[in-house]
Amino acid sequence: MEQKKSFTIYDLARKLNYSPSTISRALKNHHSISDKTIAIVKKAAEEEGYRPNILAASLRNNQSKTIGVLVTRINRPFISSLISGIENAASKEGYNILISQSNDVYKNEVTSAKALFDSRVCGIIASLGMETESINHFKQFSKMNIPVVFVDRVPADFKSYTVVIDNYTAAFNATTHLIEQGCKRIAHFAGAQHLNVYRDRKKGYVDAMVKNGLTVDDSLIITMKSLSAEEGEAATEQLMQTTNPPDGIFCSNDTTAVSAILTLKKMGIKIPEEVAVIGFNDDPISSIVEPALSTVSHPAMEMGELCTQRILQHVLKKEGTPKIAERSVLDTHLIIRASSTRKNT
Amino acid sequence: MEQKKSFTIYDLARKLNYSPSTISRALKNHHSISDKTIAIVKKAAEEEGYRPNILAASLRNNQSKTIGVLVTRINRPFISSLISGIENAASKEGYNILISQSNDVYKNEVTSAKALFDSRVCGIIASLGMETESINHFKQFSKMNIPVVFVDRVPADFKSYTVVIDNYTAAFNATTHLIEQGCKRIAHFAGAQHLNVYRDRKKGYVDAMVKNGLTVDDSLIITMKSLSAEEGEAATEQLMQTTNPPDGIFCSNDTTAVSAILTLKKMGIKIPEEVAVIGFNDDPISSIVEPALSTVSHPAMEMGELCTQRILQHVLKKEGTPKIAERSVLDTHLIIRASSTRKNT
DNA sequence: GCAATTAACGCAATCGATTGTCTAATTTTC
DNA sequence: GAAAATTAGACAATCGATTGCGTTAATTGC
Repeated sequence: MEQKKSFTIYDLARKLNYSPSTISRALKNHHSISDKTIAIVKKAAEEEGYRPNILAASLRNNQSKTIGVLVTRINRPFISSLISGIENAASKEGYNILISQSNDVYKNEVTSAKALFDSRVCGIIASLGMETESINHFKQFSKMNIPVVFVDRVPADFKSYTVVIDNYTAAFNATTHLIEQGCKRIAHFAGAQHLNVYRDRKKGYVDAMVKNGLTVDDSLIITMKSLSAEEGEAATEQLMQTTNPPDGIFCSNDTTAVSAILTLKKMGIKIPEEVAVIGFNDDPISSIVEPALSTVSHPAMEMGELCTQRILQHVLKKEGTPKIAERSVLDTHLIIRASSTRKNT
Repeated sequence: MEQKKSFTIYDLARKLNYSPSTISRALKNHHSISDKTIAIVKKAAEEEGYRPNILAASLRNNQSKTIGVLVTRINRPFISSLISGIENAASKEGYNILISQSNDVYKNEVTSAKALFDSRVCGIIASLGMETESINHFKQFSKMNIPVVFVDRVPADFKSYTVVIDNYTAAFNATTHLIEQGCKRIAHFAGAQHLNVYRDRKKGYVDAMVKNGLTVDDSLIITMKSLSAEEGEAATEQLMQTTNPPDGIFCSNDTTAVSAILTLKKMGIKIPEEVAVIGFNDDPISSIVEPALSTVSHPAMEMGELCTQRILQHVLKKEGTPKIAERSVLDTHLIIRASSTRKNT
């Protein structure tokens, strides 16, 4: 079924006996068009239900008011809140967002990046996938001076805007908190180490241990591929069946942390008395699980809004230095709940 | 900062001494272009990093390969999974998705609909906001023969595709389940009654009660504005403080159901022995709360995929009857967990 | 061997909005 | 009152890809 042809400024021009250029200018209150004409044109436009064709305008202006968003999975708490923030800030300024998800598959990420590029987005906001190690697929944007904002999972060496949290400090604080609660043998559920977020969290954990004079036992550091509930369960079981099990676990996300709690309970192990647990993200489930999970809050919405601001800043900047390497680090804070609060401290 | 001008088929034409039309045709393997030329063109396109300008193509073809998605809030489990499904099915066919959220504000919904229309989406998938009663803002799409798919929260009287679940039956079954578990006085947390989903859920509840010879006590039906956790808590407290409190609650969503569970526990009321609870949606929190929440599963991803299929079906249909009123009803099923499983039955 | 096909490609219009430049009419200036 | 300045709007090119139609050259048919 083909779409019907739409009512254009040419139709309006013919109807009102003006030239298309006058119509175009009248609709945007150009100073060289008289108030009377502007009124006539707008009235007719309204009556005829005229709607501008963004495609035509974008083509002509060589820039769309569309921001591309490339994420791993839309239906994850952090990501969906991030997108929500992006959208709120964008729509407020009359920008649209085009979304693509990679499902954590590298090939999809490359394809999506191409698709977004072809759609001539005015900027792109991306969070890298688990498999992503090369980021050549983002160079096409930079080459065209299209701003790239990496958020959360960011590459190490790419000239772009970045919006992140201080994973190192957050992890350091989370681990320190466990130590303060009396934990001596703390395990860590780590994520893929080529990703900054998981690398930094591990580093924060290790440094907090060292700084507090605790031994970093490599057998207590379980590196997981996708930090899924299944992996969390398996790791917990494995750890607790050793002769010298941990008395605390710092998990790189809430999914594995909740999974650890459920598994520990199933094994009859008391939380936080025998094993204290802390997660990362503050997903909705973290406050529902029992005992409630201590975790690190992510200002997901604000991060999204900031990403959009970075894009708009760049796009709207008429002149000035093309400063394209701004790094924004947002605050996190520890949310201490029952899973790490020992009664005896 | 302006974007650099891109490499076009004209540049390619100049470089290879062909006409732009030949380049265009070669790139899509048109039969009237020799294999040799096609090879030359494609090789050069690859080397020069040529990327098609979707805007130009869409303008010329008077149809974009972009699907508009209009929802209330992106960061809600059901919605984000729905979008994920939409995106997966769309990207598989080379379509993009443009997303807009209304935050449940009617005015935003109208504005977003306009924006999506102006972007010349080839179809639109929408789930209505809490405030939405008039749906005139969708008529512009129908007028242009742009397919509209309403999903989940759908209007009663609009000629469009709809993708829904059978809320009535699901609610009927959920309520019947509570009755089978021995509940006699079942309360219902209802949502805004101008929305089909909540109206049907209430109707299913009422009919199940009646069919089983139980009294429908209006004081046990609490209608909420947004079915938030706060409303759930308040309603639960209110209900349980009456002289004749309910022994079961069927909630229109999981948020209020989990809230009810937490509140009941705080009040020292045993679940499910004293009050059995069942929710709706199967959000992640429902399986984490204790006791685990019985609920109704929503095939969110599949619904999204189906929405996309409806759009594509319509768009790709060259001829044939413009059958624009297909209704798809997807299966739900009861997930029975501890919150409604009485030991003594 | 010559007309009729077919193959391979170019020309130019088109999609709808934008904008630099130009023209005509009106007003201002002194 | 004539030149200068301003106002109001028209013309036409442009963005990049697509496509109906036309053209040339090569091939086929009999």
